[in-house]
Amino acid sequence: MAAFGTQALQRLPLYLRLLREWALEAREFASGAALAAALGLDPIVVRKDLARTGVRGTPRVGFPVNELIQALERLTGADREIMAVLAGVGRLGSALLGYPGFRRQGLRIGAAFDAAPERCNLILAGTPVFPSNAIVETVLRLGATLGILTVPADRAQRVAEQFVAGGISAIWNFTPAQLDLPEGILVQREDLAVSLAVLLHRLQERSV
Amino acid sequence: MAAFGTQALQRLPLYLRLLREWALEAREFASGAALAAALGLDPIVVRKDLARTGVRGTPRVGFPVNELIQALERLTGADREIMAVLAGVGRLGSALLGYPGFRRQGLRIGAAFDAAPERCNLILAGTPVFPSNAIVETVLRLGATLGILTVPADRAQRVAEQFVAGGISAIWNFTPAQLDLPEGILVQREDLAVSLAVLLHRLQERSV
DNA sequence: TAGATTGTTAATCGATTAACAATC
DNA sequence: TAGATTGTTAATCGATTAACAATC
Repeated sequence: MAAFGTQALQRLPLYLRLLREWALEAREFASGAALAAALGLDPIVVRKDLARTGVRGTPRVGFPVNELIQALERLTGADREIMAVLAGVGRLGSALLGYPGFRRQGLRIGAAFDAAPERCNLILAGTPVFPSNAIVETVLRLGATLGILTVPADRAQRVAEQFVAGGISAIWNFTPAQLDLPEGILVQREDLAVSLAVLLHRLQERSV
Repeated sequence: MAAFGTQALQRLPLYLRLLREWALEAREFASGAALAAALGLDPIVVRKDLARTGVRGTPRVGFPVNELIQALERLTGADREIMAVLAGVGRLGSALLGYPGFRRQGLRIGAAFDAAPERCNLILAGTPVFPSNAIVETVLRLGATLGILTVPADRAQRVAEQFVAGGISAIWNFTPAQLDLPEGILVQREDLAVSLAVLLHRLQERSV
């Protein structure tokens, strides 16, 4: 099993989601060609990706669905549970709390935080919401690994520092803020402005 | 000015956002090194990107901020207004309606739609919300180019088809649904499951 | 047997990285 | 002049694409 680059890695959850559906329909084998057709991808790319999972396929038959699912779950980290916390229970934050797909990927959001007192001490989508001054303590108590950042941009740095003080090792940053954190903290930016720029550029390209 | 690949393109909005801040501080010149340091990027990459904008820099001084901003606005499509509509005013949809950054990128959301009558005929963040059966007509009337899809996954295909019937040419798909649309419709997937998988994989990698 | 599919190797392409010359 | 920064060319790396052999 070889290493996956970022681009190949981004296709794995797509395979996984589709294969799980197929497993529910009791399909035992899936060919690379069938996956490619269903996802609108190039069959050669899919075959290459599947080969790199280490699962062996059978000519004329395809790959065993359950084995593929297991391999993909391992590769995407869905086979182990990650404890996360979320700060900022605004519209975006509560949308994320209510997103059911995360659970299937092994993400457990154990606590949320908000600066506004009226949003605290409730339970949203099964997750208790605490005031911001409880961040460090709660992160420590839960042993959380991942911090999800959906606060206003001007609070992002401060909250991120509290995450780190609580022992978090990765931050999923939904704010446009540029975080300045100690080495070794994994920060993944989730920036809608970036996605939109890519989309607009492509749109412009084709209208030329 | 050369072409930008997807990866380089994703850095342009980061430069643009920072340069706009610097412009407000009346900074006239920005060096690639300074941008790289502020954004945590490799200086070589930044220099290459800036060179490809076509703007000329001056050794020891840097690039003229205003010229860079103009070039980046053109490249990211922020210099022309795109008319968009949004379907699905749930938590995610209303979060997007309230996001102020889109406007600065040239995105104008002229109308929103929802299947629930109690969410219709209101105005959210300046955008009127109409019932779903008004999609085709409204898209036509506005001459909208882009459709933003934040409906539940099982409605995605149907709504996407209505977008297309109204004459939309690109869809920003926030649902996990696989859309089956005519050739020539640009579909950009915005899939949190994909981002999460990348994050979890990286997290796993380093803990090994 | 024939044909579809996997598996592997090579070729192409593009992006990143490195090195260095040019310039203010 | 010295030194920082841009601009350019070459080298490296990785991903995609293509071609074809192996296999059921």
